[in-house]
Amino acid sequence: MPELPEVESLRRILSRSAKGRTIVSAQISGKSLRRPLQPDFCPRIVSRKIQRIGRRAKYLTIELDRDEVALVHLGMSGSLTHRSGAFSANALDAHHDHVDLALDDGTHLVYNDPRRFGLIKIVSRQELDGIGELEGLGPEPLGPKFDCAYLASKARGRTAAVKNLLMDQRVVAGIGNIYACEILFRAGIRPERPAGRLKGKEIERIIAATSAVLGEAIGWRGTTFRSYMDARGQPGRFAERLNVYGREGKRCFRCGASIRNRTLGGRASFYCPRCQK
DNA sequence: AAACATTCCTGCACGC
DNA sequence: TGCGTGCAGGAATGTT
Repeated sequence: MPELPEVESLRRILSRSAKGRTIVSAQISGKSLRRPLQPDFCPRIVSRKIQRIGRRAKYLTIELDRDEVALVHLGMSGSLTHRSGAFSANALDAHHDHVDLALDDGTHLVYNDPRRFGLIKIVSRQELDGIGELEGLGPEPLGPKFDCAYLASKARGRTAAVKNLLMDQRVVAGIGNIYACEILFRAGIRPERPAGRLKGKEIERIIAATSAVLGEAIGWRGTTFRSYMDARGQPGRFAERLNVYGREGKRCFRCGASIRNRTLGGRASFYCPRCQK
């Protein structure tokens, strides 16, 4: 599920519902995620107060008191839901629940991840930007540093497909497969075009398309393609507005041509053969 | 039953 | 030759 718009939607929802709460107890499944959970995870998070919820790329940062931060990445299939106590009386009762945080108002913040490619880690605020996960991430795609000059400098000399460049988290952080496809459709550029051979105007179109597509997707609370649900258990509604992703063989909404799918860097890449050059 | 929204690691080719 | 970099491919895993 989770690219930048989904994580940003999650951040906004949790900022309203979980901010200010104190974690009164924690239960874990004992299974390892991308890596094993820290041995001191539970004692370190219990009694902490949630002061603020932030986001960096696809990472959610749950800022706690005592200068601690819970870093959350949803991987491929993770979700973080805020459940009422009545709905989930017993901790870890659902399949693939891995972390259950009971809050002081009786609600639960539950991390669920069937494929376990995700990550939950507690770090001190000082080491947040220096630790491996966030270190080396490129600029935010909706921030001021992601502009034409920057993208052109990163594309220069590269022979790799432009779609792979957009998905390279060191170049720009937060764009995954769904939004890379949608951004390139909006920009009118084929995903397999070598990044280094894009013209200035095309770079400009990619920059403009990036903020348009991501901004719109956040407005619709992200995309539910298969199973993603937001913190309240609701799907993201941008799925209905996808122009190319998952639409192989269907008509392009703009020109009527049949949408194609070719594999690029091991990932499905959907595009309109007529609208994208 | 093949495909999959994620990251991470390996190995190969190339250039200085 | 040796090193760094860019790039492709595969692994991790459970669900649909």
